[in-house]
Amino acid sequence: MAQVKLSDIAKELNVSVTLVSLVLRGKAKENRISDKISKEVLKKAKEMGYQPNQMARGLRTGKSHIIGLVVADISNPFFGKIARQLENEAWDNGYQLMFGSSDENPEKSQRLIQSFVGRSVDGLIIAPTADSKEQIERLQQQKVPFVLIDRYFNDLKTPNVVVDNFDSSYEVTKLLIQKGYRRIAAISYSSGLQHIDDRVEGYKKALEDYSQDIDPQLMRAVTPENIDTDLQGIISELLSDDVNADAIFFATNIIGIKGLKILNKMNKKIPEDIAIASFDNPESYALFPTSITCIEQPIEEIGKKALQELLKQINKGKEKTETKDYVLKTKLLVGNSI
Amino acid sequence: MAQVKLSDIAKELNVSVTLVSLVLRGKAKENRISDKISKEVLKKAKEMGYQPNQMARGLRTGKSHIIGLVVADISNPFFGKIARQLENEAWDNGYQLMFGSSDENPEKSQRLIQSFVGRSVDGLIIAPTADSKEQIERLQQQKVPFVLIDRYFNDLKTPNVVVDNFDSSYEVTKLLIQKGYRRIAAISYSSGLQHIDDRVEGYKKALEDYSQDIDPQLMRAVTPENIDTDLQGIISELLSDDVNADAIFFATNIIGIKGLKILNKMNKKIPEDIAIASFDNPESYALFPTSITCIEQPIEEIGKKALQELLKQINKGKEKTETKDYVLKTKLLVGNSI
DNA sequence: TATCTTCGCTCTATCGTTTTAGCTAACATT
DNA sequence: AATGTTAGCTAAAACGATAGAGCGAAGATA
Repeated sequence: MAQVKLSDIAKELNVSVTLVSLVLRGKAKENRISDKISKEVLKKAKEMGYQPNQMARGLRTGKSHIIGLVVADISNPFFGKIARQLENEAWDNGYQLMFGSSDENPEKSQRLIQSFVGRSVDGLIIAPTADSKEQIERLQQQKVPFVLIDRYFNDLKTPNVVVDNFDSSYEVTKLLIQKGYRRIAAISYSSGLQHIDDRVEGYKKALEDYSQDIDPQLMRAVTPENIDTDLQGIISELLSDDVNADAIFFATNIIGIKGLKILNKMNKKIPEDIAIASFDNPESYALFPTSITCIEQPIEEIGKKALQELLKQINKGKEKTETKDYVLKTKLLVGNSI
Repeated sequence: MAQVKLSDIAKELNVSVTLVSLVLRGKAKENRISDKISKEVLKKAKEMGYQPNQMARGLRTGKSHIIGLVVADISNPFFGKIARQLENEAWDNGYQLMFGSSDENPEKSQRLIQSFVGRSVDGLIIAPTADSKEQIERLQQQKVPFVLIDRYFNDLKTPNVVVDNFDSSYEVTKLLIQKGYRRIAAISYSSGLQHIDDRVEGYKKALEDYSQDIDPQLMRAVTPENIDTDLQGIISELLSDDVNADAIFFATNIIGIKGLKILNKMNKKIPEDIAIASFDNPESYALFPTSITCIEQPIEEIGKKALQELLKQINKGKEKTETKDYVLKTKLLVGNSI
């Protein structure tokens, strides 16, 4: 059973396709279509189960009412939650989402973005990978509306919705110092991601400000690809008598979850054997016996703001859009892990 | 900068649009386009950064190369992981995904499905909610290719990719009995979802087969909407002297995670105070100090199979497709929680 | 009665592709 | 020299919607 189209309805009622189109789009009044015919059309359309063909409509109007979402990995709960928030907000505004996972790989990201552009998405929400600056610049040239989330490029003027990574890390590190920890380690990604670097910088700044030594042995990084193998070794080293860390700051949820898993397996007591703090507050942490001190991101707000900002851009059309930068505040949740 | 189109390339090279189209789709040889012109077209297209307009192409060919995914909630890690698997498999076959979350709400599910159909998706992967049987039947009438995952309707002949819910629950319950537990509770959803019912049935059958009483006080259910409030009360009751459960079987990952969270808060020792088993093996469980006995679903396989089956349907076109039913095996992971 | 408005609708072009059919020039065949 | 083939391309019609211009009849105005 083929989809019913405007012309099918028109034929049934012996009216023009245009009339049907106008009525169904609610433009009957302003085009002085009689109420009688209007009602008939509406009725018939419902009866026949008419669903507008969005490809045809999109081709004609140039709007797809689709938003493309590029994240590192949709199965990462952080991005999953953001996706969900975006979805809700988009749906309420008549949009739907397509998504793609970049795996922090710039080539993949590029393919995804260009594919979305080819599909004439009306806009993009992107959590950009490292080394994807050119892609974003190209997008700007192409005048495709987009908003960056979670990450950003500090030498690129783009609309971003991010959190105050530096300050948050600074605060949690400061707290650790105040609690008396003196060998505070940090484990981050060595991936060239600005927002991760910011987190590390915040950590370092706090150490400096409170006259702590910055020991390279304590500042460690894993690569996203080898995290599973890397992390085990790093944590062992940090806990060795040689390095002797008394606290670890995990710079992301993934690192945190995997890190805690490892500590669990090593039967380490927290905070007795080692204190823990983490960026992000994934649901998993609630299952850990000790409540984890963490920096909770306002995920709902990120999604909401990002979509609102994107819609603003989309609706402004060709007018110049001053690009707003949203730096949202995180929440420091102090648990028993420190 | 408007997107470059076929006619732009054609104009530049003084050839017809048809020729450009043929060349770019690799149909040059069979249409005996000269190598010389072919190369020129390819070069020019690259130079101008041509990206086919998928809406136009889709309108003409009737194929969108989009697959619609309807799940209960994309931010549920179970569905997030499935989504990811589907994405990979889809991408390798030239497809991309749109998604929508139904929140177990049939109206929302209906809106989503019809919206996807209106977008001319080439197929749908659906984790159907309760009371959505009519929607699925309608889909069948509309001859839209689709595959159901995770859930199914036992009186509807559809292509499904599910796990052996009954057997898995039976096995884990049997194991609990064999370990000596005599007051085994089960907490499930009261949502009319067949697969959840199957899990409960498996649990009951094991109790029967091993001559255990089936105590209604031990068979509890929460509603998806009120899970947070419901669960706390139910667990308290189960642990009361009155009911005196010695083991709890959580029927889903959501219930399990929230349940463990509550037990953590109540400072219950597992398995000393209460033994625990669960359907699903979310990553969170790894952070729980006691390894959880659980039924692990082959998520990768579900995604892969579902997409392959869908592609089969899509490619068969109008031919009759015998609908295969895939019932995948789960893995019983025995932990220290029992 | 002739002209002007308004009403209620229709005609036609268009969006960027793909697809079918066909056209022209060059060459081969008899 | 007339005819048939083939190579190499092009023209035109879709796909299903939207948008702008237009058109005939009825009522209003002079």
